[in-house]
Amino acid sequence: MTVSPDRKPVVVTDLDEAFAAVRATGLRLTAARRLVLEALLAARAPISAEDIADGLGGRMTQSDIASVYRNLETLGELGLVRHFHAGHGPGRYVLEGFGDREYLACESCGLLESVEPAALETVRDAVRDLSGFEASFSHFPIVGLCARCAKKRARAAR
Amino acid sequence: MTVSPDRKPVVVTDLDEAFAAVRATGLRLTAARRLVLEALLAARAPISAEDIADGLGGRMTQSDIASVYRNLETLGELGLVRHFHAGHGPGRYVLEGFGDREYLACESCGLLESVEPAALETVRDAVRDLSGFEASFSHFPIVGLCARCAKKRARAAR
DNA sequence: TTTTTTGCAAAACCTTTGCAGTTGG
DNA sequence: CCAACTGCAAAGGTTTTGCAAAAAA
Repeated sequence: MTVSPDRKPVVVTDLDEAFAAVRATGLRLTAARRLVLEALLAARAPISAEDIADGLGGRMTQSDIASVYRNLETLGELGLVRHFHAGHGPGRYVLEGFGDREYLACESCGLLESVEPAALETVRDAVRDLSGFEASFSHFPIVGLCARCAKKRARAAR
Repeated sequence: MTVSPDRKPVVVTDLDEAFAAVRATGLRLTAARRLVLEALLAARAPISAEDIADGLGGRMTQSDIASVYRNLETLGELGLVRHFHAGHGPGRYVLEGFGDREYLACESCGLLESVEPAALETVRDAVRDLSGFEASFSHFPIVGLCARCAKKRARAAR
């Protein structure tokens, strides 16, 4: 079993910064790489590799899914991109530039509720109190029902 | 996005009880079905569909992986079996008979730490306090580092 | 006998890999 | 120029599905 090496997030908030960050590492700024960055920046939310390869449903240029995965991995190693698994389905990728966020995944409506990492500190504390287990929600977020769906569920069960 | 219907756990603690529970539903008690139940009972811990198909590494009779999946699903609907996804890798299946447990998955050593569901109530409370989100850990358990691995990690970082 | 279930093979889904050809610097 | 990168195609791991044959009740 492996654990991803600690990568310091590299915050970029526009394309130029992203491109500069890539160039600064000596990596090449190819068309495929640019497309990935553009899609992530346009999405402003966690999306799948397929979303990117599709060009966000046709709104952008399409690209090869294998290159997308390779670039997501590379950009992840650079600290520009983070990815996580929210329940079933494909992994989600998001630009670190949108701020340090963690997510709560609603398994009913698909909502990815974004919360500040600090807010989850009390949650991590509660887990740690159990047995010293250090919970990490950044790669496998908490899954459940958002407030809306939980209410709906409660109403349905009445 | 779908959510599994609420299934009341059906607790069985030996083969005869399991077989009886299956018969009671009108479902047929086939050899393949029995093998799944036997493997789950012998394992006494969450295992993968492949573990079952392999006959627990040769200790038991092998069976067809497709039938294993179909039976796990059927037995899940009956409330005899629960399954969840602990980080990467195949899903894990466990007999409800081993008591109502939740798990904490260590992504370093692979340990599945079993805890009482009630113990996670404080954790769920902490999440609920954030935004009303109802966390559920039974299908997507908390992932992180067990106390042992966390300590090792801290030592290595010194 | 009838309906359920099986075993096999094929496909679906997400992701990774090999490789020959292309391209950025 | 040439190492880095791409696109394509194939494969890997996990799970589902179609279907004719087998078996439970």
